[in-house]
Amino acid sequence: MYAENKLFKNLPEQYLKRIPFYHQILSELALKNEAYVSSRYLAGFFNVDETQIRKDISLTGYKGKPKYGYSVQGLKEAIEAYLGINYHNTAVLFGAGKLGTALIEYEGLADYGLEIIAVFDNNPVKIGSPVGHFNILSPSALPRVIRSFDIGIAILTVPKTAAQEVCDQVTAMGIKAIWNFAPLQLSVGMDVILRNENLAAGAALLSYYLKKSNHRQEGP
Amino acid sequence: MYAENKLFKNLPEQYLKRIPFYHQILSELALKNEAYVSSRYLAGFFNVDETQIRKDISLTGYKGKPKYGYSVQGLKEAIEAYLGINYHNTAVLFGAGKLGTALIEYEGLADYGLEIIAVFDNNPVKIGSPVGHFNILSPSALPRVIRSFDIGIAILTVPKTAAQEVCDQVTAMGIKAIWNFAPLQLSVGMDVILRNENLAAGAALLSYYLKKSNHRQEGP
DNA sequence: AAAAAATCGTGATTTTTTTCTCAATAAGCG
DNA sequence: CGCTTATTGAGAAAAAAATCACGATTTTTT
Repeated sequence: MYAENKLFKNLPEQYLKRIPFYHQILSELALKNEAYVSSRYLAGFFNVDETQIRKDISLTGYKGKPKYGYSVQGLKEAIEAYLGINYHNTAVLFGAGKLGTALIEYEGLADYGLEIIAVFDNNPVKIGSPVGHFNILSPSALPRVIRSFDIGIAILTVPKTAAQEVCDQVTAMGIKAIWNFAPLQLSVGMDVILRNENLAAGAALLSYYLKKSNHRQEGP
Repeated sequence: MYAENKLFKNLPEQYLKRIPFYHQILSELALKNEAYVSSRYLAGFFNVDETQIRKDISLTGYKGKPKYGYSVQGLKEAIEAYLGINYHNTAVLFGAGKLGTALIEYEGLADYGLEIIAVFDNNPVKIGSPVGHFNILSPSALPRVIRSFDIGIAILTVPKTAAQEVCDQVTAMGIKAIWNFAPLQLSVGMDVILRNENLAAGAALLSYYLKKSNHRQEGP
């Protein structure tokens, strides 16, 4: 969840985190052939003031049109340019379990310019068998794949006991970004971009809010 | 990602978001039989000062021990009490696709007190077949299950075309919290707690950081 | 028993993020 | 064409979050 990397500390983190959500909303509007969208409409999806939306958008450099709002298509493209998701990013995925398979088949990744090039697993039983439109490869093929396809990202959906070892392997081969789904905190060098997803964190926060709202109903 | 609910606006959102991660780290330390942990050690996992960690922890009311730090077990339990994850929360899961199956088998949820009670899917072909240790149920069984088991949470792993409809159904039956994995923004009443996961947002941010770090290497 | 060391807890300060306010702009309309 | 309206953009103000600074507390060492 947190990029442990101080390199990029000087940009508005909170703003940045909202931007992919704008893109998601804009994609939906584009499908409905909406031409314009206002900051007020976008603010409706978040707990923030509409001014904040305009500040976020100004980060990308895109300009709106008074009285109309922002061009859905124009803003969508501006966000794509800003986030670099019109760039093509290549990834390998490690760990062909249920979560790995879910990611392989997840429609959303392609929308964000992320292409999974190959899938690896340590389990000899799985190697060679198909998952999505891939055949699962042995880790021994990893150096060749990384070199041939100029892979930038490794997605880790391995069990947490294996995660640090796989992380070390891929960073040693020059991978510059790790997207970690295993529920533990990996340690990586300062030059590696690390992003941790913690699915259970979502469960924990829901639990907290539920508890709070129950107390509201009972208490004063 | 954002709870659209203003009810709880008066607590430190950013602090709260870090707390589940502390719990994750503490669980690892507990496995290693570590007795104490310092705020400095915890700060090493985040981009924040160690003082901030102490502020976060003080939210839970737990007190550390000068010179030693915090008791791993004690703090872990305090966080569990604070988040309500020692409470037992019950959920139904909608959409027995790859992602749904991954969640059903995800070890972490039980750690956070979330028990999935039943799994539903609209697809007649799937109904009756097993997934994990569940049999997939028809949505027609939903009212009975919700009443019998006092279900609080609905987990939505359905395709985005179906998500709003399912959301409306379950909230009409009294579900008070929605954990949405479909890549769209749902609309819900003010009394429903909504948490959106956007897996692709992680991809978008990685892409952004990768682009930035490439520019660093090329530019001044 | 006193001194040193490590670490917490918290008030003060700084920085970041969000909201408030309002002038400027473009569109629609009489 | 000028008036009205909706909406942006941006500077000022407020609120929230993070860091700094330091006293308090406990353990270890001498």
